[in-house]
Amino acid sequence: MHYVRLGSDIFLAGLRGGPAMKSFIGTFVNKIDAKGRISVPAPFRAVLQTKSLSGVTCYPALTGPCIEGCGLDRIEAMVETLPDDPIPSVDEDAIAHLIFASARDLPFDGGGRIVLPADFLKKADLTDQGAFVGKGRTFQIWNPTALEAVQAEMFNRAMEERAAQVKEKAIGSKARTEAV
Amino acid sequence: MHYVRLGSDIFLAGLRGGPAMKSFIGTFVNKIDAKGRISVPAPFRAVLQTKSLSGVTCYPALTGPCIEGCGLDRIEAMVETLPDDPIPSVDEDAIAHLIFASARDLPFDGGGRIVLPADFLKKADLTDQGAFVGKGRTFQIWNPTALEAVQAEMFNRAMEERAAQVKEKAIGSKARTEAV
DNA sequence: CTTAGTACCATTGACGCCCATAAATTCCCA
DNA sequence: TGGGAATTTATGGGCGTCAATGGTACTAAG
Repeated sequence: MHYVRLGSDIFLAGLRGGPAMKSFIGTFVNKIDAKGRISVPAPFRAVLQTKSLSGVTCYPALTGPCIEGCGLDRIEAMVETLPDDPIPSVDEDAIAHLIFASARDLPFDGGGRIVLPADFLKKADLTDQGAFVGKGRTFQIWNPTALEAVQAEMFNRAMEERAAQVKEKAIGSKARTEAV
Repeated sequence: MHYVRLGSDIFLAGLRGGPAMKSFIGTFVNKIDAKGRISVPAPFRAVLQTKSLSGVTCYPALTGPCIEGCGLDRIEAMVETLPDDPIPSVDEDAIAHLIFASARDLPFDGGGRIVLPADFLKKADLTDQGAFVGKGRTFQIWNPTALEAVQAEMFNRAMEERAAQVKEKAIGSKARTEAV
């Protein structure tokens, strides 16, 4: 049987370090030191490195008490897509203020860390630990405790929704059998 | 050997450049060692290899106490389909949190194993053995004992449903014959 | 002079990577 | 068709590297 060996052969071919990940995936909890420094998870750094970026762009999330981050390229893409109206809509103006104005490009230090500005720490209620949460095109930095609560709530909601679907189906099939 | 061998013709089909096996099929029980490592069944690795993937992406299943896995390509396809909105909808946000955030890309070691993170082991109640269950586009990793129980229950439910259908049909046909 | 911010070095513990082994299956050839 | 050789799979263990983290020196600004 001549399977291509999945180990060293492929790695030697240049795929070392796993597949070139393009999205932010996974959750990683790291420490925040007295200077506000926190290590960006290596897998997230790898995503940014494929874009030749040596830092992350962060801004307060619009959806919850956390900080959102992505590559600088995404911010610039957002600028491109926003219509260049002399009189922007309320939404556009809000986005401009809330994201562009408060966004900051945070460069990595030698060890792959960034320093979180004081207002970011406050916004996300970050003290001694930060949870990096992959969300696909972006990631978020949460207070681990707050994250757990929010995710638990989302999980419960999903379960209820699923339960409702099952019930729906049961009623439907019952109706069908009764119609016979 | 507790390894269900699939027909060699399937393997040969994959080797000769023809259409390779594309779906996760079959059930395989492998050991989990002290480091949390488990061998991914060779047939499953073969599926991933056709996509040039050297790892699997796993996440806690929303449907039961098990871990679900697939190729990274499937996850990134989901990322692509979701709109890149600065203010995502609640549903989109929930998907991101429940899938992307809890997913981990687990690369193969030289022997075709992955290491299961502690939270995954806990979620699926995995200790010394893990059962890989093919589910087509994805597969699941179960505690073998729990899997057996769930499958037995599913079988019983299917039988009951069938019995109910037979009964309904009998009543229906009786009603029709009496009406004649 | 003090303080804040930044860049650079140093440690260590986990984990990625490799080797080795044994069982088992497939292949090949008599 | 049968038996032996060669792969291949699954699994155990050791070692080296890198990521995460703490600390220090340097620069600039108040």
